[in-house]
This record gives sequence, C-alpha cells and structure tokens, in this order.
Amino acid sequence: MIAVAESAMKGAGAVKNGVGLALPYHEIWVEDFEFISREGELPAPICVVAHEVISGRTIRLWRDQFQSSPPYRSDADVLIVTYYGSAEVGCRLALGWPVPERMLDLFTEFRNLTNGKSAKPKSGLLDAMAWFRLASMSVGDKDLMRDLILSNQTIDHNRDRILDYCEQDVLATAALLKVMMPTLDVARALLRGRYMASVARMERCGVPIDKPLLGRLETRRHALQDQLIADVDQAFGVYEGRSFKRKRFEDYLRREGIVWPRTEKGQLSLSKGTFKDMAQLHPKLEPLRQLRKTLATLTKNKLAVGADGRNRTMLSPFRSKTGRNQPSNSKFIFGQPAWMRSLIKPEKDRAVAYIDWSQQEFGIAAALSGDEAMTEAYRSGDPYLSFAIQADAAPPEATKASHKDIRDQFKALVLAVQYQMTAEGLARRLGCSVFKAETLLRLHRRTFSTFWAWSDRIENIALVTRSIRTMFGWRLDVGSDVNLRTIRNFPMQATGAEMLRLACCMATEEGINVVAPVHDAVMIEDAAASIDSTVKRMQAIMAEASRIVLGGFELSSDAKVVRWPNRYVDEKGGEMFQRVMRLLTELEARRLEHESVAA
DNA sequence: TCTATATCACCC
DNA sequence: AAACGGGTGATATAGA
Repeated sequence: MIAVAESAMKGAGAVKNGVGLALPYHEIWVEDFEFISREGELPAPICVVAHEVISGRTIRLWRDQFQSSPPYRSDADVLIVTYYGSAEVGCRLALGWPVPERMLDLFTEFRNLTNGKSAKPKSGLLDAMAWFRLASMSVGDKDLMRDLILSNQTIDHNRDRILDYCEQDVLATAALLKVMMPTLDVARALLRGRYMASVARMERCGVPIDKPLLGRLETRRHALQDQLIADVDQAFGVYEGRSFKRKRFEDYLRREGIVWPRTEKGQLSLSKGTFKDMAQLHPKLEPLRQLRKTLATLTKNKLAVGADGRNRTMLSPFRSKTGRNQPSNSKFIFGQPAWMRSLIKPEKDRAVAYIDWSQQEFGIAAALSGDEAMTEAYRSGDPYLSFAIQADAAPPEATKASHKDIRDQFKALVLAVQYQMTAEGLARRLGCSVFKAETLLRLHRRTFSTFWAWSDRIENIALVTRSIRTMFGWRLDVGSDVNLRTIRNFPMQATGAEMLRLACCMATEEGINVVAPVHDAVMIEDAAASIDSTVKRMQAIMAEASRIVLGGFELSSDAKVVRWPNRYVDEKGGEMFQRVMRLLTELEARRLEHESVAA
C-alpha cells in the first residue's frame, strides 16, 4: 500500500541541496505569471518572472518575448514552485508551453497548514506572508497593480512596473518557501501540486454549453417569471412585481385564518419544508408552493461562458475544509439547479459522459473502518437493501422492487449516519416517530459495530491530537470550537476529495478531456465515435484511484453518455427543464405574433 | 441608498 | 419549525 502511495507521489525524496532545502532537485524555479483573465475565456499571459533559488538567477519575460517554450527547465529533475499554480499552468497551456512535471504549490500548503484554525486566515500570498511575519508589499500596492493590469490599454506602457511587481511576488514566494520548508511533507505536497496542473487542464477544457439556448433563457427570464407569477398570484396577492412580500403573505394568512410556523426570531418560516407541510394541511396553498419553488431556480444567470460556448471558471481547489474544490456556484454549471444542466450539450460529433463513483462515501467508510458487514453491503451493489437484509428488516430474497419503502428508509438512514444526524433529524426526514428513528440508528450501530468503534476512535484521536488528517496528509486543525460531526464526517469527505484529485491527475495526464470535477464524479468529453472506450479508460482510472487511496479497496462507478445532438439531462431536473422550455417557446411564439401584427 | 443579517435554495 | 457534513449565493428586510 505504501509503495502504491509513493508511486502516486512521484519524485519525492529528502536530499539536501545547496540552500539547505530538503529537496532533491537540480534546479528549483519559483514562477509567477501576470495575465488578463476574462469570464469564461482562456487566460492571456502578460509576463512571467522565474527565479531559481539555488543559483539566484532571475528571468523576466514580457509578452512580446514569449517563445514556443520557456527559457528554463520544468522536467522531472526540476521543481517548479508556485503560489496558486493552476494559474501558472493555465498560462503555460495558453502559450503552448510544457506543464511542469514536479510542482510544489505554496497556496495549497498554506491552506493545509492553516486549515480549520479558528483565526481563519485568508489564503492570499500576502496573508501567508503576514502569517509568517515576512515583510511584503502592502495590500494597497497589490490592488493598484491589479487595476493596472485590468486596465488593458496601458499594460505595455507599464511594462517595467508590472515586471517589477511580478518579480516582487516571485521573491516573496521564494521567501515563503524557505520559511514553510520545515512545515512541509514534501512527498504529499508534490501530489497536491500535481493536482494544480490537472486543475489547469480541466479549467482550460470547460463544459460545452448550448449558448443560443442560454441566451434565449436570459432574454425571456423576466417574462418567464412574470408569466408564472401572474398565473398563480391572482389568488393570493402576495407578490409585488417579482418579489414575494412577507408582509402581504402575513395579511393573506390572517384573512384566511391560517396559523403559520415561525422561526426562532419570530419571522414567518418560509422554507421548502414548512411550505410542504402547510400545503398538505391547506391544499389551496399548493400552487403558491410550486411557484416559489420554480422561481427560486430561475435566478439571474451568471454562468461563465466563453465566446466558444464553454463554461470555464476557477475550480478553486483545496478551498473547502475537506480539501474539496469550491468553484463559484453561480459561475459553474454544476453549481446550478439540476434542470439547468440540460444546457450542457456536446458540439457536433462530440459526446460527454458523467461518471460517478457509486455510493462513494459509504464505500470509503467501509474501507477505512474495515467493517466487514459494511464491505459486504457495498460489494452487493445495493448497500441500502443489503443493510436492510443484514439488519433483518427485509428477507434475504428482497429486491429493490419488492421492498422499495424499506430500502428508501435504509437509504435515508445511511445518509443520516454519514452526516451525523440525530434521531430527531432522521425522524423528521422520514416522517416517523423519534422512537422509530432511534431504533433505526441503533440498528445501524449494531449492524456496523466495527465502523462505529472506528468512528469513535477517530473522534478521540482528533480531540487528543487537536487535528485530523487523511492518508495523503490533508489535515484539519481541531480547535476548541469544533463540531464533532465535522470530525466524524471528515475522513469520508476528505478521502473522497483525495480520490477525485488523484483520478483527475491520472486522467488529464493520459490526455483524457476532463471538463469538470464534481466531488464524487467527473464529466469527460471526447469524439462521439470514441467516447465509449474513453469512458472505460476513465472508469479504470477511477477504480485505480480508489484502490490507491483506500489501500486496495475498489469502488465501482456509473457512467452516463450523451452524444450530439442530444443534451445532458439530470433526472432530478428533467421535468422542470421541459416545463421551462414549453413556457419559453410559448412566450417566443406570442412575441413573434405581436411583431407580425405590428408590421 | 447602501450594507448587514437572517433565511432560504441549490450542489455533492 | 426544526441538532445533517462540506459549500455558494439570492432575496427580503432591518438598520445606518
């Protein structure tokens, strides 16, 4: 297992070089690009400064000096050090330069070092400098330079200033490297650095979007909303324009004599759940509930789509506590409501595939804890039903069809345990008594007792050592204000993140077009003619990544392929998409009629 | 009119 | 009206 892990961390070692850094490289280049970045487009590099820390050599290149390859090495004998290196690799890809084979990214390592600290330091270069009490330029100066770069026209006039600024950042990063060196687990840091290169490749690909449809939706968004509101609100009178007024709703409730639940602070509770319960009690509220639900997903579109119709945005690797990516939900198609995913459409003769690990966290829990019953349940292919059978809640011959309700109940139970739900929470979720929920939770504890013993141990160790970490060293500081549920969930979620990162590295390095990572899934793209074989390769990679991260335990995956001219459909959002499309075409037809009458 | 807060909706 | 982990973001309202 350790041998496998090390092969994943290519090129690690601990030989001292001339500057006292425990890094076995002939050259160590700190690299920083300045570049223009526009929403949805590829980065446009302006300049690069690279500083070699052993020899002290510095190279400064302005954009008119860029050649087809960099004037310094980035092969496996050389280490490239960055601060947020996905940006540097993005620039390299834009220039047709090679992707460094060994990367150490200090942003990532700073995040890992300070992850979970109650001081919650931000993680910019200046924040890292301040953390280590290193002198650096002021935030004001940095903002000034950024404005200079953003103001496009004057860039070439400010060549020397911008290069000087870039060099300052490089020297700051080099200084940071020296102070951070003793804190680094180099082998694992290189694995994380490797992922930053993979991120750049994925960000560059982007997700193919039906841009014309996106445009039509945007033009008619207000009309769509108005139409929906007009149809429903005449019976309620709670909207003013496009906004729901709590005051008006309160008046309505008083008129109708309906007593409504309130939140802790006395406001009307307007959540989905409350509406659902209340609409069941008062069926006349159902249309209003539907309306609110629909409007909530028809918000202003901010999707970052380039001129070529690709959704490209920063994936923000290592941003979350568990090391997951955290792209902006509004800019990233996979952060949008499920029906919007039908905007994903491969171009002519192309295809996309969405591949996700089956019950990833459940499998990880089984592997990490070594619980045999859990492993058996995972291997059965239907963990929820297997669990029901193991717990004697269903007969051995039970199937998904014959015991749907029981299976649903056990599925909710498994998810509840993953998130450390209480009996009250589970009771609410299942709509059963707290007593019943307690019984179910006990059943889980009894059936998967090895898992629970392991989970207890994890919590204890975390509280004693004041930190918790994954196999590959992603760590979380455990302060006095910890949520114990966070700790117990961390191994599953953070290990899942490790697995995804490794799979993305292997796939992108093999030349597979990974267009998006999605926590326990990836979307890939290929020619329609070869997508099936590429999906198989990707699934093999995902299986291998699971084995590497879980010490031999293999997770299976499911794939959904979509070929041009079809569009991607998420089953959770298919109906809503149809509905929106129907309304949209109606509105457009009415508009056309209008125009022809006017003419 | 702007900002902060509360609450909610969505993703895995 | 909610003791479910990790997130981002929109909206309504209160307050400066």
